[in-house]
Amino acid sequence: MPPPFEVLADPTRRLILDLLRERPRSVGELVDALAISQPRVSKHLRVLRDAGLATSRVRAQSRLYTLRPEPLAELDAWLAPYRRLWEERLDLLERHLDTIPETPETPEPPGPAGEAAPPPEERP
Amino acid sequence: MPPPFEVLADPTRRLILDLLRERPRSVGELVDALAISQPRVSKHLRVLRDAGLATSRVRAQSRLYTLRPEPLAELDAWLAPYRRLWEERLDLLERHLDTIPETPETPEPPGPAGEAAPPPEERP
DNA sequence: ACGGCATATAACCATGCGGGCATACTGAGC
DNA sequence: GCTCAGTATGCCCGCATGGTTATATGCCGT
Repeated sequence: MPPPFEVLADPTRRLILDLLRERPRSVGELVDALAISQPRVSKHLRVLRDAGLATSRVRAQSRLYTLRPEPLAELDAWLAPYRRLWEERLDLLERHLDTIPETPETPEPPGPAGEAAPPPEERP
Repeated sequence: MPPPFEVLADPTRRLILDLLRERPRSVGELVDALAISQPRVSKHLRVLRDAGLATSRVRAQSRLYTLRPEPLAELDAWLAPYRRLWEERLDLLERHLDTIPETPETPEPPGPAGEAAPPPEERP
């Protein structure tokens, strides 16, 4: 019921989903793999179940959690119209890397290495 | 700098992005379109700028905010390995719609209305 | 220089969320 | 039945976050 956006906001939950993507896992396995407390894992699993992103089955004395990827389609649908945009822009960027664009006022370009002079902030 | 997942967790910010996707807008336009307070919009725009999802340019006395979709690629990349999964499953589902699926233990937490037969709860 | 519009920020408040600890529950085996 | 492994939940805390109101800042026209 809660939209998948909120669920994915937590990095731990993304990790859990990544683990469940490989294969179904029990709570204990997740606890070991993530090296975090068991209640913490259980709580995140609750959120994932409520969001329809995971289901649980009773296996022996433990519970097997399985990924249910369908709700992610909603995220994908939202993302779809944006995909073309950044793809186009990456094309353009590659096409003329030498052209120095005007510097918009917004600081922090995604330059991972090219951090040199902090642009004058609006009001420090 | 903050990962786009957290930024997209807020529905208002998703709306703002959707509006900016059509065309660049000033703060005032966003305020009118969303019918929310101006400081609220400004705060969300700050978050979007910090995440690299929007840039601002000074136009006359107002500011033009423009979408910068590149950071969304990270989200898309995370989503990619899941896409195949739900697509496959939708295929299978369509293929035999008549087969009644087994009811896993996972219940419907807040089943308010359209719930017909409550599946066997863990502890009836 | 001044007034006013457009926007950003500060201060403050309320709520929600993630995490830890302790505890209750469930199911299997004895 | 009891016990134990495995898991879920309750309670509490700290903190980040979103919202509001009031105010500061910036830019333009006069």
